[in-house]
Amino acid sequence: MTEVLRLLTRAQKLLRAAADEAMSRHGVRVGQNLVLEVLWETDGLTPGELAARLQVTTPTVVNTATRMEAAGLLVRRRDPADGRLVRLHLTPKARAAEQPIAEARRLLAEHATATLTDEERRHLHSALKKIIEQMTASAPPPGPGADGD
Amino acid sequence: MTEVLRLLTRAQKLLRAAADEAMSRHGVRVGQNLVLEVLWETDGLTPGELAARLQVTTPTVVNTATRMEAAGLLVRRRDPADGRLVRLHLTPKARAAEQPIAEARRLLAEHATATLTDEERRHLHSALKKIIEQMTASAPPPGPGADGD
DNA sequence: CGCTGATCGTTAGCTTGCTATCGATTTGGA
DNA sequence: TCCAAATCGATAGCAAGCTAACGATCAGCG
Repeated sequence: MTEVLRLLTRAQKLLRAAADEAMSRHGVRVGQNLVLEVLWETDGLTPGELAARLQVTTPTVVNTATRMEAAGLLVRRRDPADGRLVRLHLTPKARAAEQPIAEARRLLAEHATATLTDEERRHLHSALKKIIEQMTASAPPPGPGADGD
Repeated sequence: MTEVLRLLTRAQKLLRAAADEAMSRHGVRVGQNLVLEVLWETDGLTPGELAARLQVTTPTVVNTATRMEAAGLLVRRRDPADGRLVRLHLTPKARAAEQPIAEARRLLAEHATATLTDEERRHLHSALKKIIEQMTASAPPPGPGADGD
């Protein structure tokens, strides 16, 4: 029963490692590609907006943005209307990476699910969605009496 | 197509967060529980042996072991026969945590897959196994021409 | 018997996630 | 108008993964 959790963790780890390796060849780390994916679509978002879309915390985006800035992938600009906001803008270098990165991602997904039938893929998709829904819906976790501590 | 990867990542993250929260109530972090699971079964393994079983690198186990030692969950003992080896032994505190942790893990798995039918669970299980097999078998990733750099 | 190479664990340093806290700015009410 | 509260990014510090490099120990060959 708990075996599924183990498999899920293992599969995700393998995929993440493969993705990181593939994207590193284009000067982008696996975490950064998520930021790029959103900014390619909508440039100039704030760290907070990005964090909400990526479903990570703001500090995570801030730190990733700092590394990407150092790597020449984006620049920070203060919002002229609201001094609290910072807007993240992609550089030409980041835009140039769009096609190769998207392609690498597509190839990876294709490779990973190559041995699955279309039906199996649909099943996998819906099962994962159900798990996500279950974990986000009634967020309060199954609390076994942990009081004795 | 690449949607499955996203779902997998998201599901794993939610499960990991829930597991960490549940286990933290018993003084064990999510990464430490993996070490415990192996040592409950076979006490006195070396960091290298543990790393092989957990499919992580040796430094990862060493660092986790250091944190667990600080938390009073295990002790390091040098192997009398081979001075290079270090053997990790659980403390009574770690043994006392076995039942609650195992139970928390079981409850979490049950909760996560509560909305799935038995058939869906089997499908999920086999799909994940296929992905893992595919990613480990022909490890060399799909290399798109990244030469232009 | 001694030295060289292999085999361990450890350390250093990186990425990516988190929470908690701080500082600056903006907004809204007195 | 001005001060308090809210909002936002940045920072500090932790967990858990990784690679690379280091140091100690063992084994085997000369």
